[in-house]
Amino acid sequence: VPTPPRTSLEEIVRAGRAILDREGIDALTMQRVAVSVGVRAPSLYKRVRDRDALVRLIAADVVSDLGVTLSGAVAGDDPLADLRAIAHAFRAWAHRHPGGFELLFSRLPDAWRLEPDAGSGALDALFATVAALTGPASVLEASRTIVAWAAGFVGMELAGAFRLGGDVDTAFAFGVERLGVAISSNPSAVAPEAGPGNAPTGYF
Amino acid sequence: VPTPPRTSLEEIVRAGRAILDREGIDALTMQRVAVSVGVRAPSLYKRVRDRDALVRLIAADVVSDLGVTLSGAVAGDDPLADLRAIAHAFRAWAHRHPGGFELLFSRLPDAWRLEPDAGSGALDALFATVAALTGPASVLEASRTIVAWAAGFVGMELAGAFRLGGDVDTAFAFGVERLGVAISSNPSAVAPEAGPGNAPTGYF
DNA sequence: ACCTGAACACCGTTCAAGT
DNA sequence: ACCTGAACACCGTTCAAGT
Repeated sequence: VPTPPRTSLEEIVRAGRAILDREGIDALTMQRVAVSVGVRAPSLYKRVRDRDALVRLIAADVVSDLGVTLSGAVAGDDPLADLRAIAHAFRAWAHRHPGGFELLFSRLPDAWRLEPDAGSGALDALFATVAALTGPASVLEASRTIVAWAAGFVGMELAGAFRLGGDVDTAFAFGVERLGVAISSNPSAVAPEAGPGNAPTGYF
Repeated sequence: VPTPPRTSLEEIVRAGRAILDREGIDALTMQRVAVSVGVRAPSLYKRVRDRDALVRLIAADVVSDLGVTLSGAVAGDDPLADLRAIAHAFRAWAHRHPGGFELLFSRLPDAWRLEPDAGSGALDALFATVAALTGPASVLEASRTIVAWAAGFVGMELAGAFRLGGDVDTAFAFGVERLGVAISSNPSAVAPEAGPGNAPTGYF
């Protein structure tokens, strides 16, 4: 006797995302998700291969959320201002979604290996901005420098690693300013020729 | 009837460290450690409060190892060269000890909250070098920028996050060079007055 | 077709019982 | 004094049995 479905993949991912946001990645268990959608853990395996697959689905959701946030942060006229805006938007997003940040940047199973489409575009805003600052020759290197710094900074911050006093906001602002200049081929250049279309897309 | 001890705290920490190095942080379980020292899991609780406490002891061991590596990397005459040396030594150390890196930089329970003495000095070499480059005014901000970048870069690298091609070594070298200049108060300055003794000690 | 309880192999942790 | 098996509350995962 066929039985009507009592839940769906979408609902499962949504529930997982909610648990991640509210209680952190360690609370994101199959049993917890199952109860949250009103079903028992074994039933989840009808919709999802295993926990890692579910976590990756949630990560794809999170990364697209991050992408929207970052591209919403750029104005487009002043690349140095855009870099600042992206960096601060990234940090603010991470503070709002510590679980999502931890998942994407230090707990993703087989980390960062989302389906190509999933991450595509999440960092386009950054690539375009970096391209405008640094010129086409070293976009990749410069982008990696920026992302590494931002991810490292926020990761340490969220982990409570900055314990020597001083103002963490100041240190972050210091970083953006110095890095902005550091990756600029010509620090005083404005409106360079490289546009979003030339930037690499997806991942880092 | 009193029984002679069959293991010791030192042996337990040593065994844990070995498991961490060889099999990664997820393999570092109480049962695994217990078997490795020839005892059952419950016996470990005679020497260690719980798993987190054991992990912290191992982390202290790892961080001191990192400290030795980093201070061994500096020559002391040219701060910019020292920065390069420290950065590359850090990265090489992480490649040799991915488990240790992951533990220190993204999995430490109540992260980075080692006993003050444990982390003390691990980054002294870096603080001294940064102080020499950047002057006393922004040592803390500059150090945080460097450490965040290095930790973020290596973390992404070990997680397999650099998937857009390009040479990762090149991106790392690019980062050190640009950051070295970026945090310098006077890019061409040599032999500044700030010495190791003035640098903050411990943590980041 | 979908869902479930029971089972299995793991965790960390406690504790009474053994020496 | 130290070590242990058994137990408890959790994991993820499989699968036969139920509807």
